[in-house]
Amino acid sequence: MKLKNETRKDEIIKTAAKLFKEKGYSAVTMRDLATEMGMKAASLYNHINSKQQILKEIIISLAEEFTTGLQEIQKSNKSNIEKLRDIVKLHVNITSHNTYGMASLNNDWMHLEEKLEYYLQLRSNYEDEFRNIIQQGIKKEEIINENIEVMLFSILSTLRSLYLWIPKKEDLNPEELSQQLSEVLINGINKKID
Amino acid sequence: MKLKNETRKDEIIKTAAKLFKEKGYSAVTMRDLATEMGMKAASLYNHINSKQQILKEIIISLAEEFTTGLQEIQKSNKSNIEKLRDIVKLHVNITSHNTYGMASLNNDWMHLEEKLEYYLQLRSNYEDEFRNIIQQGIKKEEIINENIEVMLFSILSTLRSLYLWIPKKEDLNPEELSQQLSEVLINGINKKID
DNA sequence: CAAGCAAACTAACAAGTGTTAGTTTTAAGA
DNA sequence: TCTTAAAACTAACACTTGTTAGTTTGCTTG
Repeated sequence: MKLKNETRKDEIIKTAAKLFKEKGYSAVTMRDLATEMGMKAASLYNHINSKQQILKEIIISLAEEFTTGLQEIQKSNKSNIEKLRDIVKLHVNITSHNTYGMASLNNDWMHLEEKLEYYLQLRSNYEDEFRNIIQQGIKKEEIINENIEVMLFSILSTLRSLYLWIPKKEDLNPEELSQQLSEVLINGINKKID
Repeated sequence: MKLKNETRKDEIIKTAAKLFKEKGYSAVTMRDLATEMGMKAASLYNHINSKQQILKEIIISLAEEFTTGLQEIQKSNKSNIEKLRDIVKLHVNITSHNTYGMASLNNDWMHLEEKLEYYLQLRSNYEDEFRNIIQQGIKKEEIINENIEVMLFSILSTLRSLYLWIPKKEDLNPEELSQQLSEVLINGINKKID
């Protein structure tokens, strides 16, 4: 019964993500989405259960991708600075192949209903693990002993905003971008006199 | 005719900004806003012309504040690194006294109607001036000769996300925050071995 | 060709939207 | 106390919202 290819549903979700990025979840109507899909609003319901479900699928799958990605990084026994570089790569990679979805993750999570609490849990755990890496880095004297929250906020804000910039800089491939971004985030922009 | 104190209108705009931050412009109804103000929706129209006008006033005044702030910084003959520190201060200060409005500026600008083009112009000019400072900094050998767009993006993303973090870190006053943030953005988090 | 079924359609719904018109309340100044 | 104007109210509007029910279309398989 549920063994079909589901490609039509996927198309709808992808198209929805694109529209959500442009106008936000609340401003996109099922009729907007249907028009973009070349069909009538009621027909969407042959493939999806509700508007809410679309949002949920977009956001939760991405949030879980980040969670498992970070767990993977945590497992390794690289230095903490190396782990940070891997986190940058994780964000660049996930964002590169789903810039639309990342907009919803960042801006429309508050419109999740049943899954809101779960999302907030994932997010909070992610930040805790991230904070841990910085903390360990300070302890091991790889990272400067400054305000952890400021460092966490600064790096994470940049990574969370990637969805806004990656589409505009298509000349930069994910490899290069990760490399250069890590450099800037870790070493700053200041020219040291040496 | 227009010489009154306008405090009621200001209250409405402030309350609207708060709600817009929580749910986004589109998801906030005039009835939500009225309830929060302790009145009926129709009564709001004794003070404002439309929902759209509220958004416009929130966003445009902030955008202009940034524009004039940056122009002021540009006028000085400080080093480019010092100018960057001033930009950080500018963002921290404006965001500190209007975190709600900053959410709209970042997330709801696309719902501006007549003023959309003007907003985009201000924003684009701001980015150009910011880019110029980095460019000059590279030329004068104050800033590393790396990808300008990556540095611009990285710093600006952090500054634009401040509205999300400042309310959660009330223990950090604007002075301290600006100082520490500048340090991290300019010098990175890497512990140099010296 | 016939049957079956996924996926489109039309029509309609109940609820909610921004906003207007017209009326009543409130409070300050004469 | 009376007047006046600001600011609240009630009622209603035309339109849009997400979603459901029931029907038709068109492909795939026997």
